[in-house]
This record gives sequence, C-alpha cells and structure tokens, in this order.
Amino acid sequence: MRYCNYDVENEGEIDILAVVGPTATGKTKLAISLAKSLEGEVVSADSIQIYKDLNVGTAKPTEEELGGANYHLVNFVDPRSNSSFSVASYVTLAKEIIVKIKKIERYPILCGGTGLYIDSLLNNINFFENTSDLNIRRKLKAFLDIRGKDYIYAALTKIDPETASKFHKNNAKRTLRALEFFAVTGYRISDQNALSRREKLFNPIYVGLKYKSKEDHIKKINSRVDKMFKNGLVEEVRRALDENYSKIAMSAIGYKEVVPYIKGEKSLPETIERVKISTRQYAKRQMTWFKRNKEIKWFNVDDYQNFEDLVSDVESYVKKEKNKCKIKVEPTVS
RNA sequence: GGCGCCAUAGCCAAGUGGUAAGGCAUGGGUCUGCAACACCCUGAGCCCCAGUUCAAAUCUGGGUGGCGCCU
Repeated sequence: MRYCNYDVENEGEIDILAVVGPTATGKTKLAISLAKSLEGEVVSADSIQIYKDLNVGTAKPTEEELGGANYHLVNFVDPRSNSSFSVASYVTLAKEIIVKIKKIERYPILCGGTGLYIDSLLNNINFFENTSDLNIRRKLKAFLDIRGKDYIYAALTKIDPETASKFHKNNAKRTLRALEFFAVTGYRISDQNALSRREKLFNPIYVGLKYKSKEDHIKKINSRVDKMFKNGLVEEVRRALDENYSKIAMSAIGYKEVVPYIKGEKSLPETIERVKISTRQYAKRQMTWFKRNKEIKWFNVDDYQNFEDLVSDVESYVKKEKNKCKIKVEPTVS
C-alpha cells in the first residue's frame, strides 16, 4: 500500500514517477513524453550515462529527442577522472535535484535501468561519506592475490558475518569492498545497513517497460547495437583508449568489447555479436532485479502499435494512481 | 571416379579400451557501497549399423555426411 503526500502527517513526502525496466525498451523516450504531458522533469538513474563523452554507446537522449525537456544526472562525470562515483554519490545528487524539482512544482520522473540506484534512492537509504581509501584498497588487493579468495572471505566472515552471508565466497570484489569499508570507517557494512533506513521520503509510482516477446526485444537490441557501430562507436572507444578513461567507464557495454577489436585481437563481426550478447545478458540481469519489486506496473511495449498509445495508457495509469491518494486521504485531512 | 582426413551438447573442444574435462551461448538466480560491476546454479552418453571385448566415444568392417588433395 502506498502512502500519500496529501496526508498532513507526511508533508515532506515527494511524489515521484519511476520509469524502469531493461535496456532498449524505450524508457527514455517514454519519460520525455511524460515529462511534457505531466509537467515534469526527468532524473536519470543510469550508472553509465553519468559520464561525459560516452555518447554513442550509451543511448543517451539527444537534443532533438529531448525537445526541450529537462533531463538531469546525465553527462556530468569526467570519464578520465578516477574519483570513485557510487550509489552513495548518486543518491545524494539525485535527492538534491528531486527536491529542487518539487520546489518549482514540477513532477520528478526517475528514469533508468540501474536497479541499485533506483532502490537506494527511493527507499531513502542513508549512506556514509568517504568510505574508500586507495591505499587500503591496494593492500587488501595484495592480500587477495597472495592468500586467495577463501582467505579474505573468511576474514570478512569473522568481522561481519551478516554481510558475508549475503554473497558467495567467490565474489572477491564484494568481499574486498566490505573489508575496505570496515577498515576505513570502523563500521561493518551490516551496521551501516541497520542505520541506513530513514523515514520515508518518496511516494513512488513505478512503471515498468518490457517486451512480451523475447524475439522482438532481441531484434530491438540488435538494431540498436548495429546503429551504434554505424554511428562511430569504434571511433569513440579509440578516443577513450587514447585519453585513458577510467576503468569503470571502460567497463561499459560496447566499450569493453570493442577494445580487443581495436587491438586487433577480434574481428569486427565477432565484436558486434559480442556487444549484442552483452546487451542481452544485461537486459536479463535487469529483469531479474526488477522482478522483485512487486509495485511495478508493467507495460509490454510490443502490445502497442504506436508509441502514442503507450504514452496515453501510462499517463492514465499514473493519473489514476495519483487520484487514489487524494480520495483515500481527503476525509482525514478535513 | 581415386586417395587421405574428420564426425563428441546450440557452438568451440579435451578424452584414443574402464563408464564423457573445459570454454562460450542458453535458462534460472544473488546483490542498500565500484552495479552496463561482480558472483552462484544450469545440460550430452559421443553420426548410424554390425562386430571384437568382461568392458567401446575410444578397436575392426560397412554406411551416411563434411573437408582436403588427385585424375
């Protein structure tokens, strides 16, 4: 059951629409349309579109596509910088912008496919600041290299069994991060988790976009990837390589697969296929993530002949949901 | 037409007498701290037939299919 911001008790709560779903389903396009018809502004929830200069491979909206709509949290991190961006930074920034959007009485529309960012933001998770330290990280990494995954996992199990139990012992990356967090802050991640739940801040309406037909989704993904190559993905990656983009930026789909091609280790057709496969796998992981959220109202994009019909269906769904709040609460307000 | 080589899961592939490695893909999943990340789980009885043998994907013969070379 959703609370409502018309309730005087919850004055601070912010109505927000979240457009979620796997990649290549038209989330961006839908969000922009809704921003226009619902007098809103879009806030991106995408861990890669935050980077400047990663354009071809990331399917960011172009000026034309935006058609004047405001689209936040895109293109603001320099991919050349190694300063670590994470959920914590994202949540801080997104919250700031959303509050601003609310102040000017426009409707915030969150749009993106990074489930971790979306959930952390909308559940108003509280993160610690300054929780990483490159030196400590390096030392822990050395430990991993010398003693192995099992050893560091055992170490984590000793100091923070709760966090350790959340992932498999082979997941060295998560193990290292948890150890680093402890070494830097003196807190266990599980402590932080316990402290992180704050009062409710958002009233989200979740709209999910997906394909009913897997084949159609694959077709869409493939043609998007083909288009990226036509639009100069290889050139963009070459530049990324020359300018030494950060490891995280280079781990983006479309970038990591093209690097071996530029180095002459893979053929072009092979590379294109690889990017398509990665994208499909990504879409699948996204779906796995979003499936857990039972509040999402799913729309099959392949149920619609034309985009306008989808937009108007989503629109009426959103309006209906907003009204539910009013009706439910109004009597208690008076 | 002749000679040679090959045939193992959707693909690549190891195994050459003792009961089918591995990788990729696929499907399912985990995840509030690098998340377009990282990680977990997931399959065949070996082209067909006949034979040798206690035992055959492995040896023999035949067939079928593919590749190469020769006339």
